[in-house]
Amino acid sequence: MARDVLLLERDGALRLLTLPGAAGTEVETAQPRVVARADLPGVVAELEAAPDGVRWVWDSTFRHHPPLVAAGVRVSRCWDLRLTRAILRGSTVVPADVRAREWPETDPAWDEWDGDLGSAAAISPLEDRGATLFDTAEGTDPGPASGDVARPPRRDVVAEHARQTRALAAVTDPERHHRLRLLLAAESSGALAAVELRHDGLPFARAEHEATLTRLLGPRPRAGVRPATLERLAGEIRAILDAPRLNPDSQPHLLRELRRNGLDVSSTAKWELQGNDHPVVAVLLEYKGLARLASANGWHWMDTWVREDRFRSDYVPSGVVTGRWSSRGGGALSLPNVIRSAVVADPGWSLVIVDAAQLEPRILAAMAGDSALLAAGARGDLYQGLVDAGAVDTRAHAKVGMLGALYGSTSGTSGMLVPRLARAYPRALGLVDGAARTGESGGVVTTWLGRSSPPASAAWREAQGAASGVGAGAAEESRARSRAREWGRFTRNFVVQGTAAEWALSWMAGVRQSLRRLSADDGAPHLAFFLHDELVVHTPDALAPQVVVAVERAAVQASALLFPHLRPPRPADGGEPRPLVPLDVVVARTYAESADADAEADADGGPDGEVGALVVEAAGTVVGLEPSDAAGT
DNA sequence: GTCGCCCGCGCC
DNA sequence: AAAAGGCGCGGGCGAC
Repeated sequence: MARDVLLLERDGALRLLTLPGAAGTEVETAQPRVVARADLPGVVAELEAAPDGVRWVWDSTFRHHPPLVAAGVRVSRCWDLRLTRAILRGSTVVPADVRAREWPETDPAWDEWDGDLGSAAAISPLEDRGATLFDTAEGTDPGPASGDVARPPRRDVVAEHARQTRALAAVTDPERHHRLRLLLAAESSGALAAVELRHDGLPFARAEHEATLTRLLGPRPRAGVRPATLERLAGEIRAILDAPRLNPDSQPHLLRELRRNGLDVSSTAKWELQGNDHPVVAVLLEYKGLARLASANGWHWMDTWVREDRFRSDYVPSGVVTGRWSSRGGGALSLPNVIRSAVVADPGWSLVIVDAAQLEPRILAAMAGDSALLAAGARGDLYQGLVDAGAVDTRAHAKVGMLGALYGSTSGTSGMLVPRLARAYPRALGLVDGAARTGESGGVVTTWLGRSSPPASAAWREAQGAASGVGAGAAEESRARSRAREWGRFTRNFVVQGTAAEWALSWMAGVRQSLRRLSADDGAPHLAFFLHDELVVHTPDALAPQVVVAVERAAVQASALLFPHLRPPRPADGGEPRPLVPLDVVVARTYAESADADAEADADGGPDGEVGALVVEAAGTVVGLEPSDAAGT
């Protein structure tokens, strides 16, 4: 087992404390090794080369990994105490008294661990933050005024490591202990990947993007001027609405003019406009779509976030309470479909684009041990599986019904379908219903691996208490009930979204480790993008087949790590067992060639036909997951 | 002038 | 088909 090496910073000096034995050994017996900051990459590289490797224990990956990566050194494993602390102190898997003792609410150290060291990037988007953090840690540069980065660290790594070790030891149930350790490892590995994703960036062809912008918006205008296409559409809108001075970007003004023209709308939202039979609707929707492109991903966006044919953004592990990542800068996690054709592999390189199909319902099925739902997903398309099983009549209904079950929909077609699913899959639906009830009554829910939801706020609890007291008004009561159901929808979704995020992190960790062992004469493959349940790897052409094998194996491994008790599910009509989470894998030149199975299925008979532009082109290769691949290791 | 809110929409 | 879970971001606009 890899030994733990604690990285300590005191008064600007670095010390390495190698624990003599297995994780958790008392540190007092160890002798610290003082390392000059400039020597750190070399020392790290040397320790990484040790037979069993090491696990770096540090206060934050975002402090220490960027300078190492900039120096060409990438660590294999770490324990990111800031991220794991946030999980452990909230996890109901750790006995409450232990958490209260280790991390008292009044602990003055709390603030020191609370900051987000990734925040500097938002201020200087295209700088390589490696050097900046380096200087900041030395105290030579106060850096941007973004909390942690400006403040010298006072985090006691030794004490925190001991606290977390004790908290883990207090989880005596072996299964829960194992899962929690897995979560901490996956979270920490994700932090390493996040830093590397930022450094490596997503291959992005400026010329291709410019061509798209020019085609859709017209030539680049001077700053502050509407692109030609938008100006033309704005003119049409003004003419149709008989409002010569209308600025279509002004929602209040636009809403007034729409209502004056007889449209019964209460907002300018797209879904509301669509319900109106009026000549302005089509023009306005086109305007809104293109205006969105111009402002969110236009020329200014490209100048800000794309340099040397790489799009770089900050990724923020656990930026979402459920454990999903968020991003900062450039809207990385909402990179729209229309510009994905500009994501282009370097010459001689390919993109391996991988999507974990219908991840959330599959994860729910596994958590709940719902063998009927597992079987429904075992033939590939889970939504079609619901139809084949007779639970619902169409694939579209299966999809909205399942989303309704995961999100807590109560009305409309979606809400109407949920009871049908509940009859067909009582265990799965029972799990999310239970999570909703827990939230409605003010309780905390926890993911499969042990990440707990935040407790309801004091204001929420107060409102619930007041509404149930004597003399509570009807309005007060109804408002409280509504807020209770809101929180129930949050906790309902939390357990599924959070566990899916855990699966995805474990998957990515496996992929990352595999990629580290691959390289060719012309370079090594690297993660280029991570989008909740989707990965893009940028790889030399020659290694693409090996990357495909790696992502498939990692998916099977992730399922085995989270759900070791589950046998690979079999279709209801017999046949070979299939992976719990099948992958859609495409080897392509551009991201636009990704195979969005859902979009394709929708395009078959639905109004989303324009998405058909995304179907795999001849240049792309769709790789099916054959049952034999599931054997993995 | 700057700040923060709201709205709307992109992604999962 | 309908407006339910999680985000980041930009424009408009009112408060300061």
